[in-house]
Amino acid sequence: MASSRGVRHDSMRARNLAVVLGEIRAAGPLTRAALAELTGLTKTTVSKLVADLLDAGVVVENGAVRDGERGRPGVAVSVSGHRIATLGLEVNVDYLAACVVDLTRTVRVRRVRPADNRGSRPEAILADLRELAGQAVADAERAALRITGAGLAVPGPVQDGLLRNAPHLGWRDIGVAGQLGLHDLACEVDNEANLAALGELWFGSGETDFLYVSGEIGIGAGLVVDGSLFRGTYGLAGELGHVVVVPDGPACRCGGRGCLEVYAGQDALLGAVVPMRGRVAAMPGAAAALPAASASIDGLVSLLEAGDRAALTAAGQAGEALGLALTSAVHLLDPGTIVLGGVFARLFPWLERPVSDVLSARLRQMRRTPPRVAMSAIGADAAVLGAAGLAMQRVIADPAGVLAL
Amino acid sequence: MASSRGVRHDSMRARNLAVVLGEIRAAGPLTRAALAELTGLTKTTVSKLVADLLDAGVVVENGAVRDGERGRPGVAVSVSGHRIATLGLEVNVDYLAACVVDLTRTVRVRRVRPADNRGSRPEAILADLRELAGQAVADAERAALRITGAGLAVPGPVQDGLLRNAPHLGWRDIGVAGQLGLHDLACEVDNEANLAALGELWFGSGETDFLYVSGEIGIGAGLVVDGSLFRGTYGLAGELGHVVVVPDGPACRCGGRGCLEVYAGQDALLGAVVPMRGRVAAMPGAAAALPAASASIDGLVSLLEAGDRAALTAAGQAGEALGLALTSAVHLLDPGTIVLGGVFARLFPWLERPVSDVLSARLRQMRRTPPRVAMSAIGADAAVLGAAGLAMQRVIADPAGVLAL
DNA sequence: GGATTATGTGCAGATTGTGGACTTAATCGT
DNA sequence: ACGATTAAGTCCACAATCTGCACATAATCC
Repeated sequence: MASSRGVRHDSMRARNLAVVLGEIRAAGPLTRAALAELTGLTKTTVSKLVADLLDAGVVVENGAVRDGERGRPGVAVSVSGHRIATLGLEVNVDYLAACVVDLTRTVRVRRVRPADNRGSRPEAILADLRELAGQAVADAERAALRITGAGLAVPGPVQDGLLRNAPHLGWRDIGVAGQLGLHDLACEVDNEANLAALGELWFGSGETDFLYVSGEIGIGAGLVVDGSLFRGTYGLAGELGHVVVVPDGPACRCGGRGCLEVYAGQDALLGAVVPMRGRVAAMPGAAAALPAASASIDGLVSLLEAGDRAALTAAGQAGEALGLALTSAVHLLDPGTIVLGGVFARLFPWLERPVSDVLSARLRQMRRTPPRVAMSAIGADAAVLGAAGLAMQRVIADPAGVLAL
Repeated sequence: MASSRGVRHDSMRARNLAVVLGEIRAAGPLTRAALAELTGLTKTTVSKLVADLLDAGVVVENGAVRDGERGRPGVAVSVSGHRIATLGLEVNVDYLAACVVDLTRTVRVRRVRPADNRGSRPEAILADLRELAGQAVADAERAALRITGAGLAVPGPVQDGLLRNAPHLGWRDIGVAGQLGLHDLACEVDNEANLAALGELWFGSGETDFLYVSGEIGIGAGLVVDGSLFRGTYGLAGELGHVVVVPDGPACRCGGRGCLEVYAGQDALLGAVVPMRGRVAAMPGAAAALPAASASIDGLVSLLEAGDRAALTAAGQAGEALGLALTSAVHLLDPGTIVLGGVFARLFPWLERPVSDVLSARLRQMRRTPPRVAMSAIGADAAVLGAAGLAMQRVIADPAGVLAL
């Protein structure tokens, strides 16, 4: 219950600018009349606000709408991708990534650099990332884009801008944004799973209510309700990987026992089909250039496609464990649908059945229909895109403040 | 992402009235100058807004503050409990309840009627409740209170005002508010666990971030983050009772297996100490007038106090199961603290240890400190009070609209 | 008792949205 | 082809609300 501030004239206008811009962005090209209808403001006011947005170059008029109706046709306005953009960054265990996204949600620049970041010093990695970011920004500036903010996805929980604990990097309590040092560019840091969920929201299927399940080296999840992310009290919500699946199961690195990650984490998935390692290396299609973890997942997919028994049972068991954890998650979080992302998206064909079966068996009485289980619409880019989108959201939420309107 | 409406002059004023009233209510008696500081509005504006609130009788001046400082002392204003109040109602398995609460959060009327509502027809029960509500309203009107709204707690999930499924009442898809028929009094219906959480928020310890665990006949939970309730996509979040504790455990009435309710629900708690039934009835202290379920919990408490072996192991096992389910809940919901309410509040001395132990053992690596486990500060009234508070929240959030300012 | 400090209010002025009249640009009907 | 009709967008006087400053008020300090 943060002490709420009163509304003054300038904040009223700032809010109305945001409402109009948000509506234009959300509902596609709209005429001023339609905007007046949607926002409850008068045509006069909308005209003035749109004029300001046009001046700032964030929206453009794109010609009269010829809808065959009677009366004067309106002039549709839509967001312009020509001026404003934001930077998305990601540090992950086996790669660094950067992207630039414009106001229309078009990806303008995309740069990925494979790397083995396990146990590396934060300074070194972040210097590499700064360089990558610099290249992406330079690309964007060549396209005459103005970068107004940045977002950064990291593989671990973030609290007050501090990366608390990234077990696979070996980092603890790192002030990532500060060490990254993007001179005068504000950079918001968040968990990879949270940002991937937002990526799915803004760049994916268009759904506004879902639980994004992020299968990376660890397992995380981000819940989106009515288009906004649920973070919990300290920003640590969504740790699906450590939901208890079997109370006296094998020990997990988190100190618990029988966590989901023990059954469906990448180590479990790959460990269950150990002999494949040799086979994969010998297979002609195996991409030798890719880092080890990724290659192994590729190998697992190949084995699954080939109908390998051990691989199929491993996937089936992981799917069942995932279904059990998701049963608890559905009861507690009440998500709209469930979107499987990351590694789970690649394994979707073999996971969908066991997950859905467990969910429907266990939820049948409580809900008329259990949540649908879907595959992520965007691939491995989800988190970087979400990071860029997060920064863009600040522009949408307060165009006046960001653009000095 | 509901299409958001623009801000107009009247909504600006309405918002500022709400901000000022909210601040007065939240931060106790405040002078106009302090309000100006807190809200960011000017003293002039605050003066005008406060004048309107004084006219409406929702706040009162209570004399100059003599703080020993230099300068003219301010006049503190605080909310007035003399004019506005709301009605809270509850249908539960073994009682009906009504209460009237004023703007200062003082309970002005409280009426409880024991009843055995298992499998009863909604019409009959709701007619009884209407009568009880009428009596409470009459009491309030004798005290010159104006009832501006009502809230109703029911023992089951509510969606769009429809009570979906109350297994212990045997009700399904009942439009409770409509059938209750409180002529021109708006009545919002919600889950007992949700409203108990809000009751704890507004009438309890004053914490703003917690997971309220409601141990009634079933087990529910309500998550409060930063002073507001998390409801999930369809309003069904917080079903802690059906979190999976043992994947292949005994069947639960929900269709799943090994749900928390199987291990820590009231039936499990009482069933584990069956032989006591006879003993309880024979005990001199047993309140024979109370309904069966309640008497049994009284009996269990007596046995626990007497050190009965079977009772102690039953409580210990329930506590462990609760700890396991809460481990998953903490990972997914990230609550501030955990508040045990309802039956669990009465059993708190015997549950705290096992619950805390399981939580700290399993969460140690992921969080520096696992959430504190506390006992509900208010007793069995949590849900009715929350229902009244929910209605009161509408007054706070829009005094202009409700009071026709 | 005068200087100082802080509260609360009055009044002119600034900002922003409103409402209706007006202009513009299309379709429809004859 | 041309006027009637309809709807979009703009202009302008007006209204609602907040601001900023001046000023009266009421305490403490010395």
